[in-house]
Amino acid sequence: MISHNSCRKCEIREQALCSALKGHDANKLHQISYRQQLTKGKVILQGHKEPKWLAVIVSGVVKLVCTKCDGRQQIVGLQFPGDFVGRPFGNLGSLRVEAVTDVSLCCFSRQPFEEILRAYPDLEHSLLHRIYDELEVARQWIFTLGCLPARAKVATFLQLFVERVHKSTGIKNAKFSVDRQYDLPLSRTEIAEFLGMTIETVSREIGYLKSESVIETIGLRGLRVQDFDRLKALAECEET
Amino acid sequence: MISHNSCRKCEIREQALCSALKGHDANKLHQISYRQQLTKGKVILQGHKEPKWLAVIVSGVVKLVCTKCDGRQQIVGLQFPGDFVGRPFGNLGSLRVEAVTDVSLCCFSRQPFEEILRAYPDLEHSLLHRIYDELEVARQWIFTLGCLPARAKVATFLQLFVERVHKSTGIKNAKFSVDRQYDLPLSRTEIAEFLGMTIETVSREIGYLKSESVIETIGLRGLRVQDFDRLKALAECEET
DNA sequence: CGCTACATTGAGTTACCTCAAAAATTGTGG
DNA sequence: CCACAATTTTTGAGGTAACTCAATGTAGCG
Repeated sequence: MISHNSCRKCEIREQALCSALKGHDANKLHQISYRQQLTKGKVILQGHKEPKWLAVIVSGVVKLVCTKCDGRQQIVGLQFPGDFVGRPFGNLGSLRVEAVTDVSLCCFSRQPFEEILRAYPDLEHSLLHRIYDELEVARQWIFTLGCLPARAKVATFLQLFVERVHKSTGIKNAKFSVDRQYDLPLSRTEIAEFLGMTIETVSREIGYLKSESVIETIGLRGLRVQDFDRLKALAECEET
Repeated sequence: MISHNSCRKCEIREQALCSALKGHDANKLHQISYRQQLTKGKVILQGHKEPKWLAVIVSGVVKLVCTKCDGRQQIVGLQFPGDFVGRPFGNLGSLRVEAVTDVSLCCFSRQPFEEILRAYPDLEHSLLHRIYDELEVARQWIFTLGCLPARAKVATFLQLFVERVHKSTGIKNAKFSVDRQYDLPLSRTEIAEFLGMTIETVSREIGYLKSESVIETIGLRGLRVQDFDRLKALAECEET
């Protein structure tokens, strides 16, 4: 489903890349943008192919996946509303970008977008900032995967997910509820693929967190954090 | 030790960021640059502090380290000659940058460098490319750490190290020898810190590779790859 | 040549994995 | 609205890869 875009009432205008263009110039991106809705599970971009478009996530969550020949998968990144998807002036390497939930994207046709990037250094400057931030996040995960035991991995995942959601709560229309109750977009399988462990271990560790009243689950996807400080302490390996 | 710089005969001119400035403009960076030699183990940049300068690695190898409160460390990235170190318009977060070997850096004072970046969009554009590449490498490591067993991790490390060295062999003065013999810059401890495993396991896996005649070690740091295809196969988990 | 730092090897333990079964949640058709 | 099927998650028992601790071996340096 494709529809036209109106930046004025855009839910994520403030946090997205596009906000780097001010006043008169703001129109430039608007002219080449269009909205696209994709359902859960749809592949958004496939690495190695030159993509036709790049996009800003308006709503929903997206995962970056590496697939091994034997079928095992590793999620190497998650992206949330306001994040930029795709690599201008290149492709995504061996990555696949996939919708974790239903997503709404604000898409920009590739070539005109690249031209605008070159024409407006402020825009490219802003993109540089974002990519540096993503790099920092990626390195944070390297640390988590390399150093932490299963319990701390799960706690770290939940902690960072919750913090990331709060960052997005300024966003109108955000699906994330308040008062420490959240809608976990990832299945246990996906959490396992992200943390480099098995679904059983993820389940056991979540079970432990529940038994200790650190968190509470509501149905399969509902999550309430009862003791955020404790969660953080577990993420730092400060208790067992 | 600090000395002045002469871009003309720079060993890494072609592969480094500075090559983005052509002709007349090339001088701009030269004017604010100076060489610096640092010995093995020296801390180059400390995260969270606003750095006084940014740099291009001229020779040597550098590691990016996350330190956990309990003293355990994780190496989250390695950088080689031609790579850019530091984050302009920001700081490195919780990272520490440290010399793995003796290193020679071409440093740029922070503020003037940032001004030049803003003044020459081509330069910033080139930096954007590099950071995207680093992000891709970081995600590759997330995959390696999350998905692969110890043997494949070690094989992957050796493979990528060797490939990365070959990428630098165009560089004059490069310390890396030809005919598949290399000088491993990292100690076993550092390899373990990079791969998220113990020094004993690293040692055992390297022992296995030796026993299978995939590699050969010469002294503590010398490495010769006897069967690169086999190494790659092991990195892909295609045999045990 | 001896000292120190680093690397290897060995034995026993453990955290996480694998395989298998039970339970819970969600979706669907009567 | 309820019962049933499909899917996902949880729980259990047993195995194994990688860890820990300890001892031995080897490079490199003064």
